Amino acid sequence: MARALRPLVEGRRIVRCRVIHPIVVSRGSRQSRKLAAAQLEKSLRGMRIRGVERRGKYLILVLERGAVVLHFRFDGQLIWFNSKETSGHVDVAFETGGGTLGFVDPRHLGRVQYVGSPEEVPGIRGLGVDALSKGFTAAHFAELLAASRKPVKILLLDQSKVAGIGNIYSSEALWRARIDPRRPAHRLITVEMRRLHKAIVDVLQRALECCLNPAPNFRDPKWRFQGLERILRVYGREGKSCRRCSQPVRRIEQGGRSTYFCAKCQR
DNA sequence: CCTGCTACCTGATGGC
DNA sequence: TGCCATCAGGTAGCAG
Repeated sequence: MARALRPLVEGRRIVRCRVIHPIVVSRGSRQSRKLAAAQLEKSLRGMRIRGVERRGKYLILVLERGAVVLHFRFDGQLIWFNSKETSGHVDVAFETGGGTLGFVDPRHLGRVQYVGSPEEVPGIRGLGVDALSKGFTAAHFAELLAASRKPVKILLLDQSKVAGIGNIYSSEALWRARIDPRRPAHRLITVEMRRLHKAIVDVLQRALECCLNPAPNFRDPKWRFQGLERILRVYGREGKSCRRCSQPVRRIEQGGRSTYFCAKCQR
C-alpha cells in the first residue's frame, strides 16, 4: 500500500479533509467522535503530504507538521477518485488539488487519526521488530521464541514481538517450515527456529511481489490485492489435501482465530 | 508484568 | 426466497 500510494500523494497538499463516518476517528461517545472528526478536519486543512511510511500494519501519511495514522484492520482500504463526490462507503476523504484519497471501511473497524508524531499511537510505540526489516534476524527471532511459552502460532501474531505478520501468513509460514502451530514457542529447536524465520521472510516477500504486480488500481473503487490466492498453500484449505503430503488440511481455533495446518507434515 | 477472553462492526456465505 | 448462524486478512481493554 505504501509503495503504491507514494507516487499518488507525495508532495500533494490536502486542501480539505472530510470525515463522513466519525466512528473511524474515535471509539468514544457520539460527542467525542464529532469532536475528534472536527479536529482531524481542522488539523489537515492545507497540509502538504511529505511521504508515506509503514510500520507493522500501520500506514502513515507524513505531513509537514504531524502525521495521519491509518489502520485497516480487516476490511479497510484506500481508493482514489477525481470528483469531490464521495461515492459508496467512504469514511474519510482527503481532498487534494489533483484528486481525492478515500479511506473506505464498510465495517468501520479501521482507524484514522491525526498525531503530532506516530510514536503517540500506543499500538505503534509497542511494535516489535518489523518482519520485513533488517533488524528481523534469525538470532533475534530465536531469542523471542525462547522467551515465550505460548503456542508458536499465537506468538507470530503478537505485534509487540514481530510486527507485520497476520493470521494468513502465520499459518502459511508454519506450513512452509513444517512446524505444528500448537507447539510452545520455546520448545522449538534451533534449526526449526531458523527454518521458521526463513519461511516468514519468504512468504512475506512473495506476497509483497504479488501485491505489487499488478500494482493496485486505487481508481477502481472495489480493487483488492490480486493473486494472493496463488501463493497460499494452506490458509482456507480446510478438508482439501495438503500440497506436500496429500493429508487433509485441518482447521483449529487458537486465540479465537482460525489456524490451518497439516497434522502429518507439520510436527 | 503476562495471559486469555471479549467487544468492536457489518457484509458475505451456506444450510435449512 | 427467507431466515438464521457463522465467519471474516485485527487490536484494545479488561479481569485474573
